[in-house]
Amino acid sequence: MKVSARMDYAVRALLELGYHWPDTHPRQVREISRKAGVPQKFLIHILIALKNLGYVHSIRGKTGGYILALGPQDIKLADIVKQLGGLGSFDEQKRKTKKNDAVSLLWQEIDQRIIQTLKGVNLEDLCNRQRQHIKALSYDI
Amino acid sequence: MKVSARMDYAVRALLELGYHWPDTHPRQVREISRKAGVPQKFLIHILIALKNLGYVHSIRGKTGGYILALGPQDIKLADIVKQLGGLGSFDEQKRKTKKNDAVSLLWQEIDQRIIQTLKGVNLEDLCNRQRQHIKALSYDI
DNA sequence: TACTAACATGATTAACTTAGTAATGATAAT
DNA sequence: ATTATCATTACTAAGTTAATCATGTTAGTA
Repeated sequence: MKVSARMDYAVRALLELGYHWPDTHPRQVREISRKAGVPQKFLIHILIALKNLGYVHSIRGKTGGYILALGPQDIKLADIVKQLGGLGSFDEQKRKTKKNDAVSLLWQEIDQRIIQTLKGVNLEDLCNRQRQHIKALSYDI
Repeated sequence: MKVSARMDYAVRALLELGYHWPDTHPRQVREISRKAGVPQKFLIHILIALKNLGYVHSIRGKTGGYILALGPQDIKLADIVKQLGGLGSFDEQKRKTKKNDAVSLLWQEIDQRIIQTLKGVNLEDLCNRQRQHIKALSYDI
């Protein structure tokens, strides 16, 4: 599957914001950019998109930054992917092939499978996984 | 999920060749193009790719055309997708983000899920589904 | 043999998407 | 006022995709 940089970056930004929840200090774009490894000028646009979708709030001015607008448990990856279009979409409209045959049904079936997988993961899960991951790494040293 | 036209067309061409199996009359590009709704000039390249991968044989000359090189039960969609690169691929190489964290692991997990789904379908299944589909449609009239 | 209908191959192209930058503006704390 | 932040719009370079074009090769057949 091809995950766009945009989608990858969006999830990483959310992970950054959710990781220290419920500590809700605003995090600046610059900081998120550095920690998540996302180009700052690009990240701005992604954060604005996430804001418009209601996942984050922004705080302007000198002490500004971004915070989560919802609890991590209420941010489902399936929704993000759907709304951000992060997996591309099987745009059948432009093709001359039939849309109601075994082949198209197969593609739709796979789509459903992906959505099901994503529905099983919310930001809280992802934060927990990341914490476990960091922990496991520290034991390796 | 974004399925490329190339991939969609390839599967449709194979379905066309497998649908009347074990009748192995060569089917011409023109005929496949018409029935499957694939631009002929494009289809040629796709069929050559499928030939190089060993899924079809070509017969040149005046009575030529294409036939399956394997039985439909031996043509697995998972392989085709993998070899034709039809779903894009999560090219992490170019990104600055870490490759060994919870986010990357999630994308890999989804990849695995897709592959599992595709492993469950071979061309024989797809042909059967299509026959069922046609049958069901005819009852609707 | 010459013709013809098929497959073969490499080059090219137009449209689209993606990833990212640039320039400038708005907001709020100090 | 200054400054450090977010906001918005426009732009661009690179890559991908879908498709066509031009030309060559093969083999059946009159």
